[in-house]
Amino acid sequence: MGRQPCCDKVGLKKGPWTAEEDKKLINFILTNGQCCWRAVPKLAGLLRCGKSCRLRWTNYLRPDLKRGLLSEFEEKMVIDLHSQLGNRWSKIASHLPGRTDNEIKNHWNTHIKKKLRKMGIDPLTHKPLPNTTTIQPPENEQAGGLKSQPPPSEVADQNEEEVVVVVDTQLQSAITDQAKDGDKSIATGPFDSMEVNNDFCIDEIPVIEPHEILIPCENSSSSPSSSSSSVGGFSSNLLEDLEFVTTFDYNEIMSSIWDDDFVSNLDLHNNCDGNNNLMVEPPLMQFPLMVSDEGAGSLFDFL
DNA sequence: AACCGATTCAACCGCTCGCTT
DNA sequence: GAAGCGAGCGGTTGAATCGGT
Repeated sequence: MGRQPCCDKVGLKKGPWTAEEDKKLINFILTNGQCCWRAVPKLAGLLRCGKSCRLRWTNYLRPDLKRGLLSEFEEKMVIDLHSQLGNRWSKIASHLPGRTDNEIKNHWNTHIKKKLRKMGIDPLTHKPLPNTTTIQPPENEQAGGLKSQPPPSEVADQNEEEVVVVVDTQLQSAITDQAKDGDKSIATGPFDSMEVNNDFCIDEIPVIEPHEILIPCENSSSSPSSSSSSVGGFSSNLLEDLEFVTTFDYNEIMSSIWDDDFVSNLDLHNNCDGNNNLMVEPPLMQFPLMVSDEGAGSLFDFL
């Protein structure tokens, strides 16, 4: 039928997003919610195609994103889910709140693949690699939870499926247990102490309405890995100058993200000193969706 | 300090799927 | 059923960063 290009490429910008573009997109989505992506760039005043906007939002700007490396448990879940679903990254991601398919795909290709090969497991089939010599995983991996593979002589005697099942059932039981008793430890980092719906599915995230955005100002001492290049899902471009700053002017930062009027109305009592200095490290700020937490206040309650 | 290969990850591309007309 | 369209998915790319020499 002859497919129309997703957008008119002429005059459209490509490549990395600037802080200004991020700001426009965030402003637009928070004001209007997610609507027809094709119309977003026009309405938001962006010289990008709708697809690019959607990708930027879902993979980077969405307020409910977790940042930083995947936890050990998340990694195991990915491995288990991959053994069942294959490269269906979005399906895998739907089981990991706050993680995107792109992030998981990248993590799989850069970390997990290597790890599995090291352990003598074929990342594609999740079965022992042929011609596997005795490769012992590092100490911490053995202690971690994934069972190390038996020596090749033993593997050869076993049904390969069984080997896979050993790995899978361990993980599956952990997942099942959590689903059963509502264990919240599935969430890591800023989500740790929060209520997490076990049925949560990224696919089911509704259109984000402004009043649904919460700022917990939660002070977490977790994961140094979360001190990576972004802050609560916002572009590192926006806040890159703030890395390693322990005390900063909250109003100023928010101004760089949102309109001044919007920011001036924020309630800054959470974890803030009398001068509106937020007393947490910027990389620990998170904006989880639909999660109620004591002390968390909706940004938009104050508008 | 400079170079270079390896690694990481944000962004792009092209395709499929599902809905509407 | 065919056509048109928007959204989403998975594979790939390439710039930025890291680490070794």
